Amino acid sequence: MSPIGKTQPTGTAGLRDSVLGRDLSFLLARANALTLAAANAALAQHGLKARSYSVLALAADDVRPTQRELAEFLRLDPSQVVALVDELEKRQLVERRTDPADRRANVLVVTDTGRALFARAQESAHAVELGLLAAVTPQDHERLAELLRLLAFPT
Amino acid sequence: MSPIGKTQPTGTAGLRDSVLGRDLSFLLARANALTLAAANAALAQHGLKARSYSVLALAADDVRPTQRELAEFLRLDPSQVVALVDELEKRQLVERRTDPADRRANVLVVTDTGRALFARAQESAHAVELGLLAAVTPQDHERLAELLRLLAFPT
DNA sequence: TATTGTTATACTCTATAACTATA
DNA sequence: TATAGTTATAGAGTATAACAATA
Repeated sequence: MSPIGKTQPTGTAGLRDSVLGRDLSFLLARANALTLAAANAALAQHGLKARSYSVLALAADDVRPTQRELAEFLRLDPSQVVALVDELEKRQLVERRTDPADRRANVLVVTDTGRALFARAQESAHAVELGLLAAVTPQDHERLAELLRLLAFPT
Repeated sequence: MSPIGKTQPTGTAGLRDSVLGRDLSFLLARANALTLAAANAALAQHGLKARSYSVLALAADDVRPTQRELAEFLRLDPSQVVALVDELEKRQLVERRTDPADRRANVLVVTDTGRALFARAQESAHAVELGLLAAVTPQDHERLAELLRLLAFPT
């Protein structure tokens, strides 16, 4: 039936030229799905997932974020942050400290072991990212990050 | 405590300059989350979500994809495609036709009403996408799509 | 009154395994 | 023996509402 002989295993190749294959939202979703899967696989050896890695990363920075800030930044519900911090705190990677300025708020502080684990996890994450970006030149890598930043943080 | 007076409502701004704020995987995830939410909101008026919109889009193209191809292309489990197609078929937007070449496979064909609905939904989706890309120039829009394609379809 | 963190709950999404019919 | 579609089910992820402590 199809004019072109089906030499491909599954025949997905043809779909890339469809309308959807040019749709930015779809490309974003698919790129994210692949990246997330690869990241989770690489982080598993450290007992982390993309979510917990992100929380640990922000704690390891000396930003001292409150849980509310984490929720907003990571686009998570505050109740989800509770579970993530619970897990990291149980593993003694981070600590909750009540903010003296606002005693309702918890500020996240990384522990020494947390910082050490993050350093190792970051290496794994970075290696995976480089693998995914194999087809992208280094300057385009930065260009892509800039463009994504515009989408991720609309003023 | 913080050196900078907290003039911002929540203080998320500082987190953007963190390590994570420069991480491509994170930017991808956040950009995707915002885009997906906006797309779903816009598609709701047509009784669609990003998922069902994608399936309808591929059916509306004359690619005649099998469900297996849809699953692979959309990174969904074949069982999820069943549910999506069930819903679209119940609304008479698409039809399942058994592929004469391989009678195990179902080929998706769009109906006239399906095509009409897709045209309207596509307009909504496109309008939303333009809104999200307000800070991106048209040529950068295309550049972003190209770079995302490299990530979304690794050879 | 409003907000932070928390708990509980329900809902959606995702992943897995088993089954059928075709190949 | 393998593959396409289907079904059922359990797990992960997400969203919502209500509550205690603090502002």
